[in-house]
Amino acid sequence: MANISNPDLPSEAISRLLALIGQPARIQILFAIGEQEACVCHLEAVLEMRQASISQHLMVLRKANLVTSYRDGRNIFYRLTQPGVLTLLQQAAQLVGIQPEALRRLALRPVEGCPCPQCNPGMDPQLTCQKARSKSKNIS
Amino acid sequence: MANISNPDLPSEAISRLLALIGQPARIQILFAIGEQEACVCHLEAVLEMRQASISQHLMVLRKANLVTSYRDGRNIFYRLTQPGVLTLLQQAAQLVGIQPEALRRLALRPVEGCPCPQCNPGMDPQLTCQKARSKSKNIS
DNA sequence: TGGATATATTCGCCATAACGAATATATTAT
DNA sequence: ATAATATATTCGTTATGGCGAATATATCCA
Repeated sequence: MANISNPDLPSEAISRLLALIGQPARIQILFAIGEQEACVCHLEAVLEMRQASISQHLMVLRKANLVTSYRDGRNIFYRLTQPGVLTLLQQAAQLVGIQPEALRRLALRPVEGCPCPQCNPGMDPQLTCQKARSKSKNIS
Repeated sequence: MANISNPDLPSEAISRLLALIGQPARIQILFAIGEQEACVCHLEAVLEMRQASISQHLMVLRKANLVTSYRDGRNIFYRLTQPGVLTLLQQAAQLVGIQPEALRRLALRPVEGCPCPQCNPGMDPQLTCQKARSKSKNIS
């Protein structure tokens, strides 16, 4: 997976970029982190895909320098490296006749059922991004 | 190859468009016909690919409604259905750091060695789009 | 330190699509 | 009508990439 800014033929460089993001899961990811960075746990809630699949897509995007990540505790947050990618996607969406509102839904927060910190402002950070945490301790 | 404007998930519709044009030959074709329509013979000169391959790509683009064609004599001319596709490609080019001049070269005419009518204004239309026409008749 | 959890990575399978070769179709010239 | 030519289509092979399963790594908590 060559880096996007390889100095070869223009058509090949453009091709790599488009082929890279020309996939439903990646497009959803890019929209989801486009306006605001997101942790993987948020992407799981949005994409409704298995975590491993999402990480695979993130790896591809990362190696292509389209996204960068940083760790915060157990969570890893992703954001766009070049915001222009979002513009590109928006224009593609317009070309295929997608309504702007439908696009906004892809970036909207909070996402219901998402346990990530950004979708749950004010929640104890210790409790975010936890799937089906056992509450047995509080039961007795 | 589903039509681009299928009413399914936004990310899938966008994906189809991007995957469709995310290929060097198609990108070259779209740039070549972006500003001005072109016949297949011109595309052969520009892409330096075999005719059958070019026609295959054209067929894909046609079925996706990205280009339309009309016949003029023996030649068939192609043009963009939605000019916005060109804008999309230009923006993608900018994202990968391609200089505008390099882009312009992809649409520039005349192309040297191209026998198409547009690359040879004033030439007898009967003689355009003819590869290695036998001149044996004139030899004796 | 050990266990739980969030995320990453590797591997093998499978489908899709690009490509080359061959051939078909439509138009013009003789 | 026949030949020549511009373009289209079909077919079979092959390669690329996405996906599921399994596993690894890193961090936090007790």
